Amino acid sequence: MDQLIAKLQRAIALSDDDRSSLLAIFSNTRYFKRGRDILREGEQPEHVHVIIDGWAAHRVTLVDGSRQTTAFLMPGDFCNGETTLLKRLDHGVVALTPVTIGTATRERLTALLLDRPNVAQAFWQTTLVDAAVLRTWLVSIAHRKAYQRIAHLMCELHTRLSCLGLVNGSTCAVPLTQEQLGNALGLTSIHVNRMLKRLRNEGLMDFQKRTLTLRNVA
Amino acid sequence: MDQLIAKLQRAIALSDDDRSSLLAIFSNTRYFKRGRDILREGEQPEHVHVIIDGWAAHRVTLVDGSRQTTAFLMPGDFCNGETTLLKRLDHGVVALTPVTIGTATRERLTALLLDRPNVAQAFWQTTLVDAAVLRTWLVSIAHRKAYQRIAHLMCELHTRLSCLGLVNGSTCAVPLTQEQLGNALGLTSIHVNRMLKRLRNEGLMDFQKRTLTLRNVA
DNA sequence: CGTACGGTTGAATTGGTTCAATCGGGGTGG
DNA sequence: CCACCCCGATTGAACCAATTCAACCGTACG
Repeated sequence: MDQLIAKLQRAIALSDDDRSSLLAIFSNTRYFKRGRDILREGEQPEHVHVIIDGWAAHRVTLVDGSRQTTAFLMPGDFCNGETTLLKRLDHGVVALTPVTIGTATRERLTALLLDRPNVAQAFWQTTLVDAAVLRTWLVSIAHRKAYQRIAHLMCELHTRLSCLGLVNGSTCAVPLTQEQLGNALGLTSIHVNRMLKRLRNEGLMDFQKRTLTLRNVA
Repeated sequence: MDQLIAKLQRAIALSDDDRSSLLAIFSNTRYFKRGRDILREGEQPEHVHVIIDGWAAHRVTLVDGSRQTTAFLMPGDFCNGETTLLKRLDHGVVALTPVTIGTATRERLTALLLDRPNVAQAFWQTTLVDAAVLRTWLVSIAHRKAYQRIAHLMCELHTRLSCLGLVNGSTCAVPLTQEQLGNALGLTSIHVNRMLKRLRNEGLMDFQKRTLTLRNVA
């Protein structure tokens, strides 16, 4: 929850009251094992979820069974902030690691947002930032070659983790398999592997055993 | 403007007051020739723009000079709704046809949104819908082959135009060059050309002289 | 009348996938 | 405690989709 509050405050100042009512609303927590569905595509969830601990991902499943990840979620991110307004989910949410989430009912959250316009603004802002990130992904997938696409994503993750204080020097924990990276980048895990090897050989970054080390910010 | 109001009302009911204050705020109009920049990347616009007539596109320019289109804008769409909150544009907006836009100052719009929470909700909703469309683009580019990607985009455009009442049977005007399609789809105009030809030969759709005809909804 | 832009076509090249096989480590059950 | 298994990482070779380069056509427009 601290992560969420910190993120909102980076957008807009919040009063003590704002903070405590957010904490109150999201007081319920749930736990998911790695690989479990937190929310399923097409669902109409009664609750809004925030990641407290662990990683999750937005993913869309195609008719042919292949999966596309459209966002990585870290502590402080909403699983389904949009369902405050939109009823139906166009994507599922899966736990990539063991995950703890805070939940709030739609009604209570909506009431809070109507009651406290600056919190509502901060919420809106987070969805706009998410949309901006989505745009960078789109650009990356459409126009960059695999090699630079991977480098770009790794830099993004590094930056986000550093905002959360989860970076140790140039090293951070990135609990993703090569297959999950591939799902996000629109590549085969095999090709991801080859490109990671190349990045390693060229001394730019090292990603092994779920640990990422940037050797050069390019 | 009618298009915008209609779109907002599809989300949430608006009162006569809501409608007239929207009209009042966006009363200023501007005109742009085809190919002109409506907004440039990195700008901090003082106004918020709505398309009244014509088509425009969100586009991002990469270091290597290539361009990626991240959204097509039609009457009723915001060029930069997000700048109500975010100061800086992460993308430019270009006129794809001659375009008429309505403009409102950030201050007046912000005041309106604080004053009328249901208008604010409707606004938020439109950004969420835009984000959902962005997700479908991402999925399309990452996982579909050029052939189906083009078909998918054409169907999307057809659907959106039909919401605006701009479809005539299965035919509609789509004022895009093959190059612009390529920019949106992450393909070469040459390849777009070949795939359009194939779609035509297989009798699925016909796109020529900026006119799109769907022969089969697949 | 010439020019410029968008569309069309062909041939060579390349980035990425597919299929297939192997390897290593961590967890589980006997 | 060991054998086994499963998942993720790794590597090679054949194959395919899309790009690149290059040339040519039609037409709208100054």
